[in-house]
Amino acid sequence: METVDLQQTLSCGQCFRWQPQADGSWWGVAGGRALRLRQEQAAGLAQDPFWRRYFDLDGDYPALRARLAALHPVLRQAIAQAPGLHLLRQDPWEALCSFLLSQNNNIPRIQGCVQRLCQAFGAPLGEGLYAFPAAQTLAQLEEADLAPLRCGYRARYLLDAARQVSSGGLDLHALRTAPVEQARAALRGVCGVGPKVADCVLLYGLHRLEAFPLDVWMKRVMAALFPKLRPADFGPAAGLAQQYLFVWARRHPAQLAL
DNA sequence: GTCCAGGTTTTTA
DNA sequence: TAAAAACATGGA
Repeated sequence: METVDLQQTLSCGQCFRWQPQADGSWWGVAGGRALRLRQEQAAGLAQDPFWRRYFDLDGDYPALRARLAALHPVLRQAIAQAPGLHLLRQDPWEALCSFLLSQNNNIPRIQGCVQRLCQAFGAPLGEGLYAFPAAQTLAQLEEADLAPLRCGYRARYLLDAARQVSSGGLDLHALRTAPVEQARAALRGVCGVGPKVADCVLLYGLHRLEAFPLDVWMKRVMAALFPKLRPADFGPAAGLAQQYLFVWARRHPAQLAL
């Protein structure tokens, strides 16, 4: 089993709750558990069932990379620059909230909004770390209660999502196995969820690797490098290709100018 | 002051 | 139906 690369995996834009520390370690929370570790300890993650699944250590990344690298030279180069990247299996409710907050927003501010959300309404886990608040918790709040998050008009999107999830009207876990178009449509039923956010929840929260979030960066990539391809042309792991290309795009913005 | 940020909703022609 | 404007917030 290959070792996951923490830097490549935790700072590639798929999650917002992991922070690099001055001593080189990473601090984060998932599934109500706090974790602090350095890259040298990453191999040990396989010993813990929860973190083994979260970091997708059973995914066959060598095979996935080989198949994608064969598709296009730039994709091969993008993979070579992040060969230890894994797609995390995040909680779908957390992913839904995180990417609702991401729209028309920048990454540092998204991180801040998520952090304040957890600090205000999540269970304290010690050393300044907090669990992600449950849908049932947020569902009882009013828009004014979310003012401290400074997330602007997106606050009401969080509340709509919380009410649909806590009432059972939207069963996120059922979407793991539903036909992907059906799952996408169900997610679109939440106010503030458009095509891009829906695909982020599918990919990052439900591990539906065929989902291919088309944000402004990926639209530039597709226009500049793959004008004749559609997301589905990248195959069943298109979402992983998307992640390599997203990282590459942000590292090489000049090569996307049209 | 203006522009922009891993978009989406609302309004307008 | 399609294009444009509005949407909160804060840093550059």
